Amino acid sequence: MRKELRIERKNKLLQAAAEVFAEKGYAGASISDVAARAGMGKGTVYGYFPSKEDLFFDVFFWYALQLMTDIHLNFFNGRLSVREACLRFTSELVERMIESIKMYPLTLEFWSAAASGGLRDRLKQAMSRMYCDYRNLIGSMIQQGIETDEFLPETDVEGLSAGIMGAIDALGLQFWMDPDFDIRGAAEQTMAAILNGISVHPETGDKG
Amino acid sequence: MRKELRIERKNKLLQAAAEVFAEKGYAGASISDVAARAGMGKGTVYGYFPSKEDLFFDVFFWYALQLMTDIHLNFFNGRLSVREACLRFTSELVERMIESIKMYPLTLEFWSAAASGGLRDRLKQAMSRMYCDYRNLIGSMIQQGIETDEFLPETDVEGLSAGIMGAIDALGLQFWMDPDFDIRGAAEQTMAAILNGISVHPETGDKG
Amino acid sequence: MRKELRIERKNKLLQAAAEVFAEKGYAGASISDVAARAGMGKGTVYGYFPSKEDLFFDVFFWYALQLMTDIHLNFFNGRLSVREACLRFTSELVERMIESIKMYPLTLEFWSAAASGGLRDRLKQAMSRMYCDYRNLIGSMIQQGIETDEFLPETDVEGLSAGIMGAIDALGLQFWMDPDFDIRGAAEQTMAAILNGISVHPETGDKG
Amino acid sequence: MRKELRIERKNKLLQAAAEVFAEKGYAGASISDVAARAGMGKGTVYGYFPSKEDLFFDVFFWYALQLMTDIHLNFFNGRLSVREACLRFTSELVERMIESIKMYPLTLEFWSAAASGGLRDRLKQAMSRMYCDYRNLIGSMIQQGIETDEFLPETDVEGLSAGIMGAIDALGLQFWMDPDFDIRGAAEQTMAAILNGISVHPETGDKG
DNA sequence: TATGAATGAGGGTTCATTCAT
DNA sequence: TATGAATGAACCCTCATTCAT
Repeated sequence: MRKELRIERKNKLLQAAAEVFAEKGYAGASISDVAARAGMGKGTVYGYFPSKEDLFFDVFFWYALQLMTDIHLNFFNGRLSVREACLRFTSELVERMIESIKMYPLTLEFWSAAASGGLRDRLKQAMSRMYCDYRNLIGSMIQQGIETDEFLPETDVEGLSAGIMGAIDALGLQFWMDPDFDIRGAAEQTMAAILNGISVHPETGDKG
Repeated sequence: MRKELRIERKNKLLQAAAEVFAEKGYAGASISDVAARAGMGKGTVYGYFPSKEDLFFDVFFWYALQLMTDIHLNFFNGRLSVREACLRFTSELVERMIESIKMYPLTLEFWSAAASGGLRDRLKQAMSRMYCDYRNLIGSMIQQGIETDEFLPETDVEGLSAGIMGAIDALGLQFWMDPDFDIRGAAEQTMAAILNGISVHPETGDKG
Repeated sequence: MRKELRIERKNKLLQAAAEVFAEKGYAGASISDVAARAGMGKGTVYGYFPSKEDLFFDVFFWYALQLMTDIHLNFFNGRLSVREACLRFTSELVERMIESIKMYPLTLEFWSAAASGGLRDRLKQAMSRMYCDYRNLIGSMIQQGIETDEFLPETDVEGLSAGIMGAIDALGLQFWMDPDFDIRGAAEQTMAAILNGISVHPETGDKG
Repeated sequence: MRKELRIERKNKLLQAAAEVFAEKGYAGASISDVAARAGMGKGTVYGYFPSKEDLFFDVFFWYALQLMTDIHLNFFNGRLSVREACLRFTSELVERMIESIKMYPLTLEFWSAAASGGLRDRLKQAMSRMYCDYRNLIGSMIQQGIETDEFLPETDVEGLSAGIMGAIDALGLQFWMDPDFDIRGAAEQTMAAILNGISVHPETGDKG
């Protein structure tokens, strides 16, 4: 069927574009680069995406969806205490970051593109929503912890979700800048502190 | 020519460049734009900076120095408990972010430029160092807390510093994306949770 | 794309470039000028030549090859005494110069470019070789004259070839500077003197 | 006296300009380069020459005058046979070329500038006159040879002068291109052939 | 539909020239 | 008068986009 081939080629282009944008940045990447990486002709790209900007925008959604799907697929299939679930979740995010640290620059490009240029508004809004989704993911877990009396009732779900999400995100940045940075340890310790801070019965610090 | 005048003009250019780069991004900003913003001729810029890249790089240091100086000037002049000092410090950072949120895109540009392009290595290294400095700032406070028995002795100073620094940073990002985001609350709550988590005598959650 | 069309357009560009460089000089000619002269867009030029320097370099070879080909085609097809062959040859060169005197400035540009700038070494070497080829052309004729006992056996083939080649070349320069300059006469007389000077049986001066 | 200082500085500028133009070519040389080489400020140049073009034009005359003066000073002070005088003269020219081969590119720049650009007409005319002067120098010697019955009466003075002058000139070019080129031998042999060719009593070829 | 040659707008950079000191 | 900072015109080159094949 025609449709399938078209979708396949579109995905190939998105993958190629994601890689090239990650390596060279949005401005530094040319449509030629992307087409070549995808093994197609330059003009063909325009049969799938109306402009470089649109391609980049679509890469954002394609990439964000991949991440989210991975997380859902890999994570929500166990029965754990809320505390453990939180740790599992953040640790999952961190592992994903480590795996795909080569693609981290792509995220930086998204942010940069959300700050200026023709995609600014569209991208800013989309990223804002994406961040919300992640915050809500964490938020719902914290909320659950409150409801099960694991966490203190006065806990500020929204604020803390944002803080946790932000910490994980920014640890990725630091890991990207310095591969020697102990991202696993930092994430674990930060989460442990936070969870202790909001737990009704904090764990003892000694990990043995 | 008077040395002062040269310095004055150089600063004017740095200021103008910072603004233009923040508004249009590195790629979208032209030297003409910067020169016009500074009220000078295009060629004049090249009397102060050898290239657009160098200008951008210098803007980074100039901007980073400003931030650091501000923080040092505004912060280190009181006698507080370590816990309060930490809160004061992060709150200070947050206020600074709110004040200069218009310039937040500049930071995104720095990151993006550290990811690819001719400045990559130089910038990546410089940003890594800058992050280290900030982490050490927080780290030294936590260390002090441990030594004064305010914080648990088993606290992982390095990891937590990174987590705190990252959280604050990323909260800025969320605030920039969404001006309605309660960055002050999120920062405060996150810090409160963390500090509680590592405190020998956690505060009660009720703030009244 | 058809190979022929590409070659055709490349030749059109070389022709246009040769003309523009001849008229405005290398530094004074812009790629825009060349493109316009060839009836193409500015960017198209870069599809055929990677840079202005390379274009100029290729023009040199293209032009030199044209000259050499013309000479071979037009000259080597008769049975003449060596003396007459020499005269025919130089006269041929002179006629060619007169015909294409409008392009003489191009040669001056080649020399100038061989003296400084990014093409210096490449061009200097290439021109040196080209001069050698021409000298050898004349040299082989003189050598033949020696072998047929038309010319004195002690004749210095190398030195004389260079002298003859140089004289013809420089007469072109004088003709270019002053269109009233009798280049045919000067070439003929100079050659006559030289050939007489090395002939075993010099001709009488009166040509009637 | 003021006037002398001014003249001194002007000469220093001319010397510096000649060197820089020889090294970098007209287009490649900047006024800054010249000023720096002369140990002056950039603006000062404009106190002596109204424009870069004028400076270059003046360099031409200054340089041409130097050459001509040298030749007059060094040459016209002996009593020789016309034949010997001719050989002395050309050998003198050749020695001068060898001495100052480093400056040969300057001549190429003059030619190139005479071919196009704002100086074209002025320079072309000036160079044409200069060539005439040299031709007349040789021409007067040949004429003298005719009058003293050393040379054949039917000799074409004008044409031959041009040929000789051109040959010497072009041998310089070949020597510049290839330092291994035996310019002395080539000049000597070429002149010997020519002089034999027009002599009433040609010398025997064997030089012993 | 796939291709890549053609296009020209756009921008970083150089440098001759001016002018305030 | 000497200086060099300031200026902006000019140009090489890139690359997103179009379109004929």
